[in-house]
Amino acid sequence: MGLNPAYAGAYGAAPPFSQIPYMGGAKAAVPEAPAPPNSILFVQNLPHQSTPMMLQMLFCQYPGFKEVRMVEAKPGIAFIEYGDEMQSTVAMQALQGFKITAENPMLITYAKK
DNA sequence: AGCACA
Repeated sequence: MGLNPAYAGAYGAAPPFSQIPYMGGAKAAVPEAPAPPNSILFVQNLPHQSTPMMLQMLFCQYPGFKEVRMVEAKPGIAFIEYGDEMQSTVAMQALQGFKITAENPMLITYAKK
């Protein structure tokens, strides 16, 4: 009565759920809408030495610019506020991936909360 | 990777 591998799948030896590729990792619908539009932009991948001044120089060129807020607690991210979401969208598209330095292309999304 | 102001 040795262990016959043939019984392994038939009884208790099923693989953990985490290894079963059920849906191949399907998520919610529409990957084209990563974040809901917002008049405030969330900017990340900034060099840690960047200042609100630098961001203002860049973003104030686009219509509707209101203000820039940096998050001191988490270096490398910042918020850019615009008058409305149409204007913030234009600015986001325009400056998306803008290289502040060679290693720091800006990653811009709509702000979360 | 991160999400702050009012």
